[in-house]
Amino acid sequence: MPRLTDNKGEPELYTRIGLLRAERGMSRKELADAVGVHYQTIGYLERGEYRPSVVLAMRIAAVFGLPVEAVFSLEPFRPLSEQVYGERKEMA
Amino acid sequence: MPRLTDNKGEPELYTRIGLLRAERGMSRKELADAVGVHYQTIGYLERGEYRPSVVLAMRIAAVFGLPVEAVFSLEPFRPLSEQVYGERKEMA
DNA sequence: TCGGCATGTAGTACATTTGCTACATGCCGA
DNA sequence: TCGGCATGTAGCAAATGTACTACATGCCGA
Repeated sequence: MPRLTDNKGEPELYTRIGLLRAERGMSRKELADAVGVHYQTIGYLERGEYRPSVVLAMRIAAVFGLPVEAVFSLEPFRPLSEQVYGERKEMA
Repeated sequence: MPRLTDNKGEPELYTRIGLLRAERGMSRKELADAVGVHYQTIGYLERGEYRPSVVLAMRIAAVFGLPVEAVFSLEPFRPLSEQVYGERKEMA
């Protein structure tokens, strides 16, 4: 199944579902049950094969206790580690 | 076209698109052009006949310069006037 | 009054999302 | 080793989002 892209071949939607799930030690099935969808649907979303409805997106964000923008983005995400510790070109 | 509801007859999604458009004096066509959809699609969303994809929801929120949660909600919105001026049971 | 704009309704067509089933792989613990 | 869990791939079927066209109404300004 191909990844969804715009007319320039860039993905139209980026997601952190897999990352947030991993941080919380949550399986796809657990997340799926928490939001009320099939566990395969979570897989499709993580792989970028589906773009969820805003209802599903908000339910997922609610499970993580985060705003939608923290879970989904129209622009590529910067690594959370960079945002937390800052981006350093050189190590001292 | 019926309004989309859950199994209890309650809408699953609430939107402030119409309100935000009115505040900004923007027509449906203008908003539609700004986000790149058909102007009827905006009408469907305002009337609660469609639930948008998260991509469309984020584009709309971006036009208004607001987070997705300010434009769409799984719970009914409180009037903005109340949030701004506070809710008063009695007028002095 | 006439014209245009904004909006609502209706209907068709197509793409995508979602549900679901089945099967394969890999990892890990009993 | 065996079994279960998590994940990936591959279908198919059903629901729904989106595009688009056409027509009606109401309002407002020239």
